[in-house]
Amino acid sequence: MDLAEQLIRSRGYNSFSYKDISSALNLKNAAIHYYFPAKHDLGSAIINRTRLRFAQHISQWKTDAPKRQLEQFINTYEKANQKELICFMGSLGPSYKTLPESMQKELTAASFEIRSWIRIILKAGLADGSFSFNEKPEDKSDAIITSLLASLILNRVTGENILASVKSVIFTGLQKEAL
Amino acid sequence: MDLAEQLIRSRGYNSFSYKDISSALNLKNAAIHYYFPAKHDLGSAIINRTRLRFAQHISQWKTDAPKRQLEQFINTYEKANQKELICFMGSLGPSYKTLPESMQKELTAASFEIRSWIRIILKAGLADGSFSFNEKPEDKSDAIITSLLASLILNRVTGENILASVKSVIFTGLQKEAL
DNA sequence: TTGATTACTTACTTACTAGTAAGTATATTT
DNA sequence: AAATATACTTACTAGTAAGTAAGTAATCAA
Repeated sequence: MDLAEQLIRSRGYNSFSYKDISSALNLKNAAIHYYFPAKHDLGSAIINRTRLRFAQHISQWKTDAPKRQLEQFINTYEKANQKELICFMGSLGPSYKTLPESMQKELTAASFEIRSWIRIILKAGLADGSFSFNEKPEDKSDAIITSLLASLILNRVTGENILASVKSVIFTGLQKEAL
Repeated sequence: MDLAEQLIRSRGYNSFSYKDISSALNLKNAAIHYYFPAKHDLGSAIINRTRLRFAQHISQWKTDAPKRQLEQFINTYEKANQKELICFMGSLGPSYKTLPESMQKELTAASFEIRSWIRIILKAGLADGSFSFNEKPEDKSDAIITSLLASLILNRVTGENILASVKSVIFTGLQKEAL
């Protein structure tokens, strides 16, 4: 599963095969089918494992200040970046239409989990005064998650550290007021 | 090429085949190879056509106010969204590592063309006072392009209009000052 | 000690992929 | 009228994909 996740997040769901995994583990492709009969079983397992990890993360961060929680969330993108991986949403999202229905539903569910968490963090920061912005938290959270998602993609394409730029704009944007 | 572009932007480069095109045109796959011997010839043609169209667009918009130019740029994303397509960068970027070298180089070149144009627009808006923000224009432009790119992806995954949220945050963010 | 379970391999099928070589009908040029 | 170029088709190859059925060796439980 670690290998499969790496392959999905570096090459894409439709661009890796069971042979990529089996040969890396010195096995035959049938050995992978033994654990994951169909490819979507493996794909679903990766999505749901990621959802679980996210749930565990936000649970661990729960008592931290909103800004600290957001920093830790962005830190997971920085770690992905160091490993030259994009996030699973950035990898699976563009090929959404090619995915089996089960994976589509799980991916959609994951997107709501992440988006609603960021919304909550932003609202908490507004409430305790640590964040200041005039946009609707619903809109702001989507602006943040989209810029993070695509920064990993553009890091690869441009060879520059887009994530660093995006990160600084995000935090500046949380300490502003309209003129 | 129109069909190929649509396929790339809806399913991804590695998830469409010459047969998808040939059968839609009532031809045999060899007929497509007649015009584009290898798949990367077709891929490159799509990228370079898009680069050319972008160059033509920004040339047409040249005399407009910065804000108007940005609006027109974002309008191209809204049109893509209506057609249920993501942008070519959002489609090809995640599978960057699987692309032939020629396509990688062209995609990277395209990314610089788009990013430097947005940077110029932001600087022009700062200069004439129509935009107001404290972030570095280099950072701000990357925050804008990433949020637009990923908004099309997340529109599909969530079924919500993420682009609308992102658009409003972008324009609010260009009329702000730090506290 | 037998029987069942686990973790595979062997060997295969079906389907699809990009790509090619050789042929053909039609239109265009000389 | 003959030669050539255009736009294909036919028929194929080689490679890869997901997936499966049947067999096997080793471990574990009764």
